[in-house]
Amino acid sequence: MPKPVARDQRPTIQDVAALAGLSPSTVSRVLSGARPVGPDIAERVRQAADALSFRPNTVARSLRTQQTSTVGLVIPDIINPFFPLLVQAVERATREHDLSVLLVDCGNEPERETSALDLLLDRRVDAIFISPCHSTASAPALRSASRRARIVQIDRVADDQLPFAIVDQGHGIQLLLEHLTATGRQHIAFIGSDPSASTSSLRADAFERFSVAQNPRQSPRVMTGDFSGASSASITRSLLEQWPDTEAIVCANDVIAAGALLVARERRLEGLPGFAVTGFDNTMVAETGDLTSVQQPLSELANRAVDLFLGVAATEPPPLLPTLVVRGSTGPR
Amino acid sequence: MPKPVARDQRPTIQDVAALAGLSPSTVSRVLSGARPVGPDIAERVRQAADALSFRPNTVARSLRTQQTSTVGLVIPDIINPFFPLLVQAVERATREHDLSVLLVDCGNEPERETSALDLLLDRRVDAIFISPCHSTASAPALRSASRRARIVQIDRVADDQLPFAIVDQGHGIQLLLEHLTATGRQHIAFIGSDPSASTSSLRADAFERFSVAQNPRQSPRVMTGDFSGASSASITRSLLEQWPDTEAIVCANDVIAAGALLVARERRLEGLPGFAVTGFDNTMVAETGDLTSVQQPLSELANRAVDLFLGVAATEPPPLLPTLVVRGSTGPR
DNA sequence: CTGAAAGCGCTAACAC
DNA sequence: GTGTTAGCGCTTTCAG
Repeated sequence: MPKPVARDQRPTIQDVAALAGLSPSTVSRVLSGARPVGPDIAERVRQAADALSFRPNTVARSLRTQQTSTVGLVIPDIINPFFPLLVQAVERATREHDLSVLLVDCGNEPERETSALDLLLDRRVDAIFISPCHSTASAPALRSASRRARIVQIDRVADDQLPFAIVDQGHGIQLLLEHLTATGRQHIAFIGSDPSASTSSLRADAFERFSVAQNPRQSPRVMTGDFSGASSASITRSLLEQWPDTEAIVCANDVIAAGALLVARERRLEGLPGFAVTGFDNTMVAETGDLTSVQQPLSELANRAVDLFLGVAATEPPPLLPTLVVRGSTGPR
Repeated sequence: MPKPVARDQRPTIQDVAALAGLSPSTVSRVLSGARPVGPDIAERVRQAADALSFRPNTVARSLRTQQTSTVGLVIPDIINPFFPLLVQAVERATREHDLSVLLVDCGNEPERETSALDLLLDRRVDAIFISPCHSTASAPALRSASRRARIVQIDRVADDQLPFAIVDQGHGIQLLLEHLTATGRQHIAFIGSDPSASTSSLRADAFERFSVAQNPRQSPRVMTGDFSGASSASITRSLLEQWPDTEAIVCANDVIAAGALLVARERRLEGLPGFAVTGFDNTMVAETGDLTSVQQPLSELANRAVDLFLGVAATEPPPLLPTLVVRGSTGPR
């Protein structure tokens, strides 16, 4: 257990007050700028404060003010390369409001997600930003946590009665399909990922919708894999066996796309010129793998989550729109 | 500013005590298991506690005990795909000791790193785990923070007088070179990354050392790029121009390797059979890019950091050894 | 504009 | 084994 490592005692606001010959309240007011204070007095306080190199104890402050200036961020899996991007965006957005981030990765397990919520509530975070790992299993815990702290769903949603900040997944798929047909691909297939993530199922739904709309005579070519790169390769192989005339594969995320691209590359040797593969999320994997992908507006997403928390944005505005990033994986050959 | 959203009042330990007809201290003792308590009494407390669905306020507890059960984790850049792996490992290791993680990403800027340390100290974290973004610029802030809290450097080090948990970078390079020569590559080049990260310079140094040892007549072929994928492609091109008979490129990380591999793939069309590229860190990028890479033992690394913090490991044990992960990028053609 | 005093919710001495 | 009391370090009424 974290034993209390004996460090040098740190000065308190009382010490500063004593040194400056003033009362603790005055010192507090100067340091937090809560109320007007005589300029000369303010100066004396500041002198004393940094003579002692005083730093306020935020734990005590939190107890008194009932605010921790902390948001909990619960994510499904930091290894999924989308989430580092989200974490970064949330970190930036919250930093601007002097909020810190307490991060919990639930490893895609709803039970751990539930205990993460409890943990964060016990720590009295001001808000919890959560990307629910499961579209149904996550809902009850969310609902109950929402009675104790402000909950904002970010990116994924499990309970549409609770606040959320999201990106229009369908629009992303639409951009991809338009790009692919504009570059001459007719027979387009889709490899989905675990549909228990709300974003995954929205992407799959959108594919079916737009696919039917663009090409009514062809029934949607859809397969579903799990998140690992290895599985996506084998799924790609069976997909190409089942529909050998496929000219493009839209994948539910960049990792799956990378696996598909590996297979496509093998096959190109056997004659599949102009074959295209697309990813989703525009992660580092898309960058390094030269994958066409869809970029979500993450700063805006994070800002919106913060606004929702602050009560600046009262109702849910329409979802944010993602953009297309074209790279070599959909280039002509 | 985070305004105090009015939520329902949460019960305190006093409420539980009142309901159970006992004193607050007794309740506290039962809930924290600090001291022996009559079994019947304990039961009464538990009943009352979950009748009110009481949850202890950890902020108050922290103020009283002077421990926050929190570690700060400061990383250079979460977009660098190595760091999500590190964050995950630290999260796991700390969770086992009921510690939470306050994450700060300093975006490779030493000044932000410094303010991150202040922030975490103000929050009275029990320890700070840090992967210093700069091998020299990070040192002073680290040193001064170490007077106020336990600092443990993890993965990278800026001040070798302060505790650190590290992996033997040189051994990783050695494994790669042995593998490459064993598979018949003679002329091997290296593309390094920003040497201000301690790990980067250690990898570069090791390359030069082992390269000279293995092939004394050939002077080391070394170039240095920055972290972006785009730059690594152009560096690879100039490298291949300068040393056209190069058969393998060892890269300081997976991202650079992915860029190099793209170029190698173009060139293969122009006749470079059996060309090999290797990465480092075995990130998602290596997985998706079919890159041979070096895997660092991250769980052990994180555990060691925790042990160092707890004082279980007093002195620095020898660095941990990484392992080789062979994939297609070094396969025969 | 400044000071005195109370109290956030918990735990740790100290009594009994 | 249990209760009483004080206090962690800060902010905030309330007086002046």
